[in-house]
Amino acid sequence: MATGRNHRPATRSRGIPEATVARLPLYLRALTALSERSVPTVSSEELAAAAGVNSAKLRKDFSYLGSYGTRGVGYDVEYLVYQISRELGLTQDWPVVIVGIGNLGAALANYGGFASRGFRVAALIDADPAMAGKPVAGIPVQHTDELEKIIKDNGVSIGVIATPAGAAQQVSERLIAAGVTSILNFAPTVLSVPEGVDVRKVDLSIELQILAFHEQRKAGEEAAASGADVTPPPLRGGPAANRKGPDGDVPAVMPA
Amino acid sequence: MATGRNHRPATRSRGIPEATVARLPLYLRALTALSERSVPTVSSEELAAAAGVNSAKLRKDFSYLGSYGTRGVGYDVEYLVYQISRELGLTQDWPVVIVGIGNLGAALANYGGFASRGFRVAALIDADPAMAGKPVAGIPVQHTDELEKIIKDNGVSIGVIATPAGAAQQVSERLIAAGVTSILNFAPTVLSVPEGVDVRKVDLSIELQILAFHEQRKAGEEAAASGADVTPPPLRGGPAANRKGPDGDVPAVMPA
DNA sequence: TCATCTTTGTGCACGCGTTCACAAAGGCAT
DNA sequence: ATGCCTTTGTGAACGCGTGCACAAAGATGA
Repeated sequence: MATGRNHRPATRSRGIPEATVARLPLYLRALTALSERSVPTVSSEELAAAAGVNSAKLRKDFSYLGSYGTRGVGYDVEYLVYQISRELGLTQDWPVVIVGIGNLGAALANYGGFASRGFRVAALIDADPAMAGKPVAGIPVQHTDELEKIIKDNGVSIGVIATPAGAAQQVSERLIAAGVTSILNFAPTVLSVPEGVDVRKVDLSIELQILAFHEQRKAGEEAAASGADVTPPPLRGGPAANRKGPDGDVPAVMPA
Repeated sequence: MATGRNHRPATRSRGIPEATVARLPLYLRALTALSERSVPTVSSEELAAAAGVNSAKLRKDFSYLGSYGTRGVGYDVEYLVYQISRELGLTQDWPVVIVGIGNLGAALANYGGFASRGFRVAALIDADPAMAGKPVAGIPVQHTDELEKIIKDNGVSIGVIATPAGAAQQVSERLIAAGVTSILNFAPTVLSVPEGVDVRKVDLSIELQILAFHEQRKAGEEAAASGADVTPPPLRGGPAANRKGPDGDVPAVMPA
């Protein structure tokens, strides 16, 4: 069963922990900013502050890449930019396709951060025939029928899914069958993919719900001693009685 | 120093681990789908498969909420939907504002997943005077000058930042000063916020770079015994010599 | 009522990630 | 050349998250 296996597919290969990999882009961004200001070197303390992490963590992260710093001085900005770029595979060009050119897909196509770091939008794909040929962000949208051909012709290995939830699984299967092995999924669904395929998901709704949880907790804490039923009484007072019944008493909270 | 402190602000308060909180929306989504199909109960195994997680993990997650299952039977779908909704704070209405109505902001405003789960777009805010009054997703865009008033009048505590990177920090400060305590940041910057404010970030560029790393590793593994210089020779052969020089030999890889 | 069968809830062990704290390393001034 | 001062690199401890494996609980049927 390869049900919804997310990242953590194989960290042990070259020794760099997954958590570290996830922070490298952060460091790279901070370093690039320093590079543009022609700053020659940074200390772990300064760079950590810029990246919003602990300096010890940063040093340990870098230690996985090798000993690239100079004691008493810090890190050479240009050199580190190069090393991290190489480690992340950003010294080569990554053609990506975006599937689903709705509001979100169009926004992604227009996103500048794409082209800047080695990623190139090779094609935009949509199931709506009316979209076909219409240019978005300067790139003509192609129909889903062309998907396999596009992937193969361009050697695409990274796909971005920005379709409605209902189409995401099927799209992912077609992408994978055509040769894609990494997927960035914006659709609110759990994708089921075979082993060896990496999936990362970006889910607005989930992020908001997590924020809501903390927000509620904050509100509950400051109104601690008030009459509000924060942390309400057990509620399921009896055994397992009332909830097996006609459950008409359970507030039907969720709209959809 | 409150530099870029991300989540993990206070997990210990009510005992629910952060990792569990992050999965609750996933369970909720799967449960809602079951509810719509009028499925009365699910086993941890079934639900775990639908949510793409391990069943033991799911049971442990639920155990933090209380004992809501029935041994030998499973979990009551409706009841669980209610409990998780309540735990996440979704039984109340959360007004949110979106700042920065470019391509992405507009896409977010149009995103249906917003309204469905207790979140309501209270206002759209943009710095461009030309945008003011123009309706996006049926909601008229308001100018940044109104930001503070909007936050206070609507009791907004959650803000979404979809501005360019350069404006994000300042926008976050204004949001926070006006009363916002949770921020979802789409701008590619590290936000510096005071203690007590939660920030979650969604960063397309970072996700792609992480995928690129794994993609590169895959490519390197399968071309293991070939002549390609994957895992290239140490490269910094000498001591710290060449990288302190005029560094003209370091390929200037990063464009911007 | 009692036996059987299913599924939960969780004790336990393990591994990853984070942080502390410090010795080693190197630059720099005298 | 030598000693001081800064900053890295990392050993070690700790805590969180995960997954196994099983006992307890309850439903179901005879």
